[in-house]
Amino acid sequence: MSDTNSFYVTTPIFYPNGEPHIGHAYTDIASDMLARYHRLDGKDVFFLTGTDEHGQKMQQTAEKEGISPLELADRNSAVFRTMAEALSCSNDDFVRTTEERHKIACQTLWKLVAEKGDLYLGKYDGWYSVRQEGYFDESETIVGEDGVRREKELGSPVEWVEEESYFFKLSAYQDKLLAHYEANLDFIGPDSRRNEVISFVKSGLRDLSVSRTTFDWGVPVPDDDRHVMYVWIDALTNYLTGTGWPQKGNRSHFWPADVHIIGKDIIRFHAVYWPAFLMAAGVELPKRIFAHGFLFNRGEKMSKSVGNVIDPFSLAKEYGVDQLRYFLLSEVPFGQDGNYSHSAIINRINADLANDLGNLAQRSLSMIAKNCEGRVPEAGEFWESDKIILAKAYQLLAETRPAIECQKIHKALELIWKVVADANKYFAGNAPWALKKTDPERMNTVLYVTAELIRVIAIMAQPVMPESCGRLLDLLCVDEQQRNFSNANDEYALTAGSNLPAPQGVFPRYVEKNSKD
RNA sequence: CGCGGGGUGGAGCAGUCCGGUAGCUCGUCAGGCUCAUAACCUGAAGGUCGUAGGUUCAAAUCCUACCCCCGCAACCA
Repeated sequence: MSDTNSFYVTTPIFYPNGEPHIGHAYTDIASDMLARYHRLDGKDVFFLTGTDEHGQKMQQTAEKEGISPLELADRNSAVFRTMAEALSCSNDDFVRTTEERHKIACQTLWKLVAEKGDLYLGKYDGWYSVRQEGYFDESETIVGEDGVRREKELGSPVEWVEEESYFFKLSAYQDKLLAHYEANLDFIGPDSRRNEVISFVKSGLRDLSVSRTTFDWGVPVPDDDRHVMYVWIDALTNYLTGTGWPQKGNRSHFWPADVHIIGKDIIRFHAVYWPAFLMAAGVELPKRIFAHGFLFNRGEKMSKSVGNVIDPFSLAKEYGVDQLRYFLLSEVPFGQDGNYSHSAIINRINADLANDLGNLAQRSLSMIAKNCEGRVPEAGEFWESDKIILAKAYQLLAETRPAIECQKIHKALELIWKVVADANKYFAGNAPWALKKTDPERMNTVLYVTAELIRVIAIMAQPVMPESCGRLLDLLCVDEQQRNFSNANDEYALTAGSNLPAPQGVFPRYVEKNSKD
């Protein structure tokens, strides 16, 4: 049983048969934001990501390239690992399904399920399209005038294929799953996904083919190495592998996971198959599965054929990692589909980051540098309006927590940026540049309050923009040890008289390189 | 009748469960300020809330029908 002070979050493990795209980046970034938030909130956090390296496609791609599947996996897995780093992801581990620890976990899980009597040897058959690499239901095929049966989608010929396979008795778990959804309303989020899953399960579950004999690039089935495990047992088990399971160790307490962050395309595997496997194996179920939406490039689904695939590395390079993170997390309500485009990114980062937050820091810190000898000014008696706005900032932790609890990342950001907007109004309303001549003491107070607001905002925004907020806090000379959420209150308010470095812009405006584009 | 989500000022969304002055962000326009990253602040314009009926003193919100868009429809990360 995981203790309440720990937090375990996962991303799906990515299939490194191709290049990473923005969808991978999105999942990584969102999961990282949650991990960082909880870490700063004083929790013992474990954040896991990785790569799912087995399967026929990997084997085939490797053959085409004339290398071994493992060589391909090594090479491409490294790209995903680099991506996580390039996106400032703070994952504590990176599971590769080709690792020995993972093989042990998979085979252990398999054996537990087998002992329960929920695996049996059967025959997997259907109309198979070599070109589509997939099976089709008879209703999805049609016999042409030439007597050849083809699938309707692309019209490629299909052949009847029978293959020996182990099956998992998924059908036996229909009621148990429904009962679990019923008893744990937040097991699946958002709600619309839960409804989708429930109606799917209610429509009836078939047993699941969980092994293959047609290729051997996978984890061998215990006591029957003609078979390798098919994708889902292999891939999903990584969440256990990361905790050291089945061994007892210093990560065991993280299971069950607090939340599996996934894309909506794989909700079924996580919300139906995975809990069923775990029930069969007698392992505790994760507490929550949260599916985010898809990102569309100007409303178009990205695809290689359309040629609108943009790799995360170039996005991060073009706009800045923190800017990209901020854009993705603030622009799209987490859980819904969203759009991204060059102009949307520019608008968002210029308006919220450069204009609102960056400029606020710049204008206030510049005044401090010029009028207060570069030291945190001494505040006079606080006015009621000072107290009110400071209180709003100090409340951010309490306000964002419930939003983050249910993965409303965009909501948390909205709350923080409301304070940024208020801070700008406060600054403009108090016009410290005018007070400079009329009431220097009051000017000092206004500047102090503004700087303190920036301190709290920067602390709270760290999960989204770790590097930039770090620099903002550097500008305020906030001790490295005092940047946690527990410091986002008046007890740790800025100390008057502290020397501050010369202010530097943290969020530059994005200026179009050429007017067209 | 397969299941589900959605159609709200130029764009993107909230509000719909628990009917009662239609709200937010961006954009546009006007004014203010000059500390600041041509940023910031204030104000304004702009919507018959997909269509047609119905219930009601009153409907974006409830009921009925219809139109349009988008997911899912099982072994496909």
